[in-house]
Amino acid sequence: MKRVLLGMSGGVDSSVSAILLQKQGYEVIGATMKLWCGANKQEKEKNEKSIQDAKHVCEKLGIEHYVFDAQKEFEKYVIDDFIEQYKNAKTPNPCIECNKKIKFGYFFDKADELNCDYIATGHYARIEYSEKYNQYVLRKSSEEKKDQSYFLYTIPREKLNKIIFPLQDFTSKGEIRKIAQKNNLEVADKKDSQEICFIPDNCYQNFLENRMNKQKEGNIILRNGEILGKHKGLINYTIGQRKGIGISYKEPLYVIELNQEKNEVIVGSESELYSKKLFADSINWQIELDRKQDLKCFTKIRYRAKEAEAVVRMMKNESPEKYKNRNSENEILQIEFKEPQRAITKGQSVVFYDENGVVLGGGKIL
RNA sequence: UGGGCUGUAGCCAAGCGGUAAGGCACCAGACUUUGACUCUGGCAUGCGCUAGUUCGAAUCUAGCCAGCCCAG
Repeated sequence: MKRVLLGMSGGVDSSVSAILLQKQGYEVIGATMKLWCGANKQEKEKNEKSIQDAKHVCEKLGIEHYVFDAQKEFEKYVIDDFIEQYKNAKTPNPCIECNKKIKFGYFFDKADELNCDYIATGHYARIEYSEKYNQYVLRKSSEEKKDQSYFLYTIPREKLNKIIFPLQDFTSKGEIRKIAQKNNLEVADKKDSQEICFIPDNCYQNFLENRMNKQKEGNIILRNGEILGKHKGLINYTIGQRKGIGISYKEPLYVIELNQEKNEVIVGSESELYSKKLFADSINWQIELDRKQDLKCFTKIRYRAKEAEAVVRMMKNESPEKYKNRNSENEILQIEFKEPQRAITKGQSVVFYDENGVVLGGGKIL
């Protein structure tokens, strides 16, 4: 019997995943990762409750349940990176980092230790063998609204055949809740999670201020240099942001650029947000491709964005000046869109898909 | 002191005799395994003050007050 280590958050999706894996005849081992202890008593209790929820589901199903303390790793790879990115006037996506290092990094190591053949999670995405690419591929979920493939592009391609997403054939979250109800799981009606998991009050600014030097005020200016007001520190702003700028103008103002050297926030009208080109590094390819050729594909520049047609080009010998002096291993791509994209933001990820929703790869926007 | 201009919500601002646009901010929701964006709803019985003209005044008139500019 094949052994599967299932990551269980204590939520509906991962709980139902346990049931489905059992039905499919796997030997299932449940595991919950302790990632973040919580900043106060309330949060601590909530985290503790999630672990207990997962444990109860395992008891009910008669499977083993482990708790892995990954707080150190989480701090080092996810939280520190999060802070570092903001220090550089970028806008990170911690879930991407967490998937890369923790859920499909650290967790894989644990699976090896426990002699498991596979790992599984409750993510909304598909993994299947592709004749076209002659390998296992990651593909968009059938439940398009919940699709999370965007967050998973960092999974190394050689690991794809060791991952199971038990929810991959479902086309609606409702069905999954029904299964939970039928099986009398207490977590059947638990709310979907959202927001950054280590910032439950959804105020990342407070979190950063507690862990960084005091933010320096600076000017908020228009493209033409006209000073409109003061900002409260660059960490409070991201490209495309409209709210919280605090300036009155004849039309809505959006953040169009953060200038770290001059400590300036540059604002402008909505039309100034659109751009046709971006550069990306930290690339992970999930499909082996001839990279000398331009790649026509569909791209997403943020979670919940509609994918856009684009051409991806290698930049190895023609990198713009400011991107030189890099490790030669660290390839840089140029992505050119057919239609201008709104609010391309440094630090966010760009993910490439083919016409069938197969993830080809992705990288971080420079 | 004389001449000119301005005074509308916390801020910016439209209106120019027919019963207070819009933007920012704020509040409440929706959406959301990142940050943003987006969407819905709320937000001036009142237009510097006082009197007057009028069926009707933020809009016209007079006086007063405040701020700004120019002149001396």
